[in-house]
Amino acid sequence: MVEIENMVDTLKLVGDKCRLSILLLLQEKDLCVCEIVEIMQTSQPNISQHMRKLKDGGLVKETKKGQWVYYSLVTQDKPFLTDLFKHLPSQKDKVQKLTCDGSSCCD
Amino acid sequence: MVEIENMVDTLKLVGDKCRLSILLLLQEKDLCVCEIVEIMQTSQPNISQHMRKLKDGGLVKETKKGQWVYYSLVTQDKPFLTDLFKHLPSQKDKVQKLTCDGSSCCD
DNA sequence: TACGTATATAATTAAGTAATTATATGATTA
DNA sequence: TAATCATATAATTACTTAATTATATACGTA
Repeated sequence: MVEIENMVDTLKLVGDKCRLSILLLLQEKDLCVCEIVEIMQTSQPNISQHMRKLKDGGLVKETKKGQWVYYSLVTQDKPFLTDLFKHLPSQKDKVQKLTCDGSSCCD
Repeated sequence: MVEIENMVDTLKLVGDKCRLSILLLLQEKDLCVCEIVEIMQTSQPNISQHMRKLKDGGLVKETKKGQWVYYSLVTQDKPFLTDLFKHLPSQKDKVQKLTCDGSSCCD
């Protein structure tokens, strides 16, 4: 059971197209900021601020690998989010199209 | 499967303490505006505007009975909402405490 | 028909939020 | 050590949204 206030806080975070998309992407694979920027087609500071909100809300965690920061989902404690994601389309194709995947950057 | 944009629109509606509470209340029982105002402890215009948003978003529908307007949940087409509500505490007690229930008003 | 009650709408205010631009930090490499 | 790359932070701007106040509509009843 979740308190209404806590649920609302999380829903506010997820009720944003950019952030919801990012969470779906992270379901497929941990991603670094530059990869998310590439997929989401927006500026780096914009993504950076969204990631901070998601981190503050406990929805993602970061892992530093050299100069890169990888983000991964933290949803064990929020099963209702996993339930929610099941109703949304897979973002696998977008992750696969990454030009920097396994080559020049983030590796 | 739900489009991200549609999901985001609904999550914005539900990501508000007042509106989420109202939806939970409506799970227990159809309610008229004055009952919702009594439970939510806020002004009638405030509730009225929230109800309009919920109606515009297709989350509730209204039924006029004399001078009263009853609202009821419309969630058949949004199973992810029902899933979500399962994680939240029942509001049965609040509906039962209504002073106007079955007596003076709304009946 | 006049009045009271339930609800809606409009206008305003205040607060919150997303995106941009500019700058800073911190790690890596030449 | 200087330059570069990845990311974060700060400041600003524009936009959106919740709540309030005041007013309107619509139904029911004396």
